[in-house]
Amino acid sequence: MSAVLKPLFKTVQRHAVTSIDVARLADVSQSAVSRAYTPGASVSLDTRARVMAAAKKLGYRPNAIARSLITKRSRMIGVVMSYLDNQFYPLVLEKLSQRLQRDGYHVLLFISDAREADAVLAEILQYQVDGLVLASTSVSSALASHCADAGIPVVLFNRTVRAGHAASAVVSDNAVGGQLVAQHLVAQGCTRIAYIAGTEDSSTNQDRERGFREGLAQCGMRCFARAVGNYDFEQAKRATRELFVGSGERPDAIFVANDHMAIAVMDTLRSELDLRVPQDVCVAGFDDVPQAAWSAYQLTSVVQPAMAMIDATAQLLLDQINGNVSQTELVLPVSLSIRASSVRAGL
Amino acid sequence: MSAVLKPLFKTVQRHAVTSIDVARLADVSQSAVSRAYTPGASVSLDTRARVMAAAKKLGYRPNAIARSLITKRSRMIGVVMSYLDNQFYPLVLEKLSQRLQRDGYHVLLFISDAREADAVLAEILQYQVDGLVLASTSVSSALASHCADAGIPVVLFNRTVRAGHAASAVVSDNAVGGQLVAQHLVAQGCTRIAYIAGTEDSSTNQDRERGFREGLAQCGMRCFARAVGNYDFEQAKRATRELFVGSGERPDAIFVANDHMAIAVMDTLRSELDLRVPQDVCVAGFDDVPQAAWSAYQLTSVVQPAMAMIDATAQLLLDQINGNVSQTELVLPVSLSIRASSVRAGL
DNA sequence: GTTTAAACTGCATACGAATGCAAGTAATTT
DNA sequence: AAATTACTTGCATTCGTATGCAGTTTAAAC
Repeated sequence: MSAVLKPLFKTVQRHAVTSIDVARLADVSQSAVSRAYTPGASVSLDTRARVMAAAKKLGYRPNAIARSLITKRSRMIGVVMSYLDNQFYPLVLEKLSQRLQRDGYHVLLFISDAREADAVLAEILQYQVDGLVLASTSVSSALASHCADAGIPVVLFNRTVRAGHAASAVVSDNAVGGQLVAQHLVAQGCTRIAYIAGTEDSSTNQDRERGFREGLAQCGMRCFARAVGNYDFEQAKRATRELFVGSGERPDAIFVANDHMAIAVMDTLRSELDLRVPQDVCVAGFDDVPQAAWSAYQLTSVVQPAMAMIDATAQLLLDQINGNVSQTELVLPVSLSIRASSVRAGL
Repeated sequence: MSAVLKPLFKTVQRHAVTSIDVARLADVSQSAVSRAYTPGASVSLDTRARVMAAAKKLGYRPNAIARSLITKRSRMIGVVMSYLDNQFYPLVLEKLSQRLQRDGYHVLLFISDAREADAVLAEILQYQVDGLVLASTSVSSALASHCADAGIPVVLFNRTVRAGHAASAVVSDNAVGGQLVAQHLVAQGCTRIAYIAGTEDSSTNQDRERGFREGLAQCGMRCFARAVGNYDFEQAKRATRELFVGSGERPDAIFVANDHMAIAVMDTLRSELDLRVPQDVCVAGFDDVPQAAWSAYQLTSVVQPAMAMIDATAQLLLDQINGNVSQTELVLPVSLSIRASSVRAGL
């Protein structure tokens, strides 16, 4: 009923229970307490039991900060991402975090756009993270290799590094993905195939576009038109309008550099331009995010092997941390998930 | 051309540059270096400049771990979430992270489902986080207040705590949200209004449903049918089928406990049950995630004031960390964003 | 020019846990 | 029973930075 008044203004920092307190209660040395918590250390079963009992009674938890200081391992992995509105990344973050937790590591998260990337990186380094995953397209290659040079393991996720810089990377086969789309759209009988690009200087965009153009070339075709969406929802809409403006010939298919934009494209085609997908325009995307499978879209998309990429990233990072391996660039295979957005009834 | 062979196997932990190295080079004491990096500390401009120059030359970065050990402030905030497939949460995470970064705090992320929540919390505490944001519905109330008792500031995000436990919380006015939906659907002329619930024991679900039922009652109506979706996409589909099974009277409107499920509901209505939205069935959701505005859905939804909630959460947390404030429960106002999914042509 | 205050600076210690080393105990061998 | 080995244990030190205290320099006041 009546709200209970809270005890008192609690300025008192809880006097943290330390290993010394536990040692005192268990009547052993501080070293013994430390060893009781160190797997494989030299402690008798009896001592360990006494320590654990005392620890439990006092509510003792080893201080990870103090431990890090002496072991020089924080068991934290810095993860840098740009924005989380493209659903691909939240899912990566979720799985990566879980994967690392399994190995006793935790994620220190940094959200940063291009402008502040360098400043953010400086902060990260202060935290003595054991490794770094860069999933943000905005971090400069130079920066990445700078970290690598500093001796901290870095894995680029879903992007590669410019030649001359050194860092490990895990990507899917973006070029083949683009190629698959090209072949598929051609097979559907599309003849005026356009491309909507992501961020121009990202490796994903470059590789996807290159593969796409190669695929078209193999079929004796060329890219019919091109616009830039910068991996952004609103810009993708604008790009779509651009492609369909004027009275000349219009595209009959669009390959969009990722699903996040592809959905914006479909929305625009249907509700603004009054075009049907796939009857009037075929659409294909990249990433195979969950939304691609939603029945309102049924978006054909290149499947990135997300789980495999995440596993590889974690493994590569842990290997580097444990000094087992040097830099590697891993390219994982993709496949095409064909859905209604690109399938012409006629076939 | 030919791949350059990497220097050598780099086992050598980079000999970290410490404040002592800088002190030596700048010909000052270690204390001076420390003070040079402490705003408001007692150092002359000259000394600070010399220190900074030396630091730059050596590539020195203060070690946040060591600092934390002595200051007893890690400047890390633990953030616990369940899954990131409901787009509401990634966005919260993104904004919250940015907001905290502004104040010099960083996010240590924990993804945990109900089963492992307690174990995860134990790990968090080892990291000496300065505060905790619990946005996961799966963390037990007892646990939350346990942390609060331990003296570490906790703010529950988008959920409240059972009576008897104590913790700060920031929520939107879920009950009013439910009520607004009820009133709106009734105003549209719907007479058989169903509810698809989220996780039964979550406060959000309970409040939304309560408000919804009250709203209906005020209009002299009752909830026509009910099914449970547990805030899950697939389960929401199943729940939808349940509501429309059999030959009896069917709902002509559904209030779904969040947008993530509401989209599954719309997909199921349209492509499986061959029903039109809103002509045959009106649908409304909660959260107003970006997807609600996608033209394929045009989903009417209760707008949670996400930015305000995040700001409040951060502010509350920082205040508590600085000992400025005690526990509070904040309820922020909601509004209804009415879109095509619930608007009957006739009106 | 002397006194008083203000601004700097370095010394020494503390934070909490991990670990090399030597001393101690128990188990095993000869 | 003496000698060798295998475990345990505590002592003392270390990680890198922050900070109270006392001493020193500089500036301001009289």
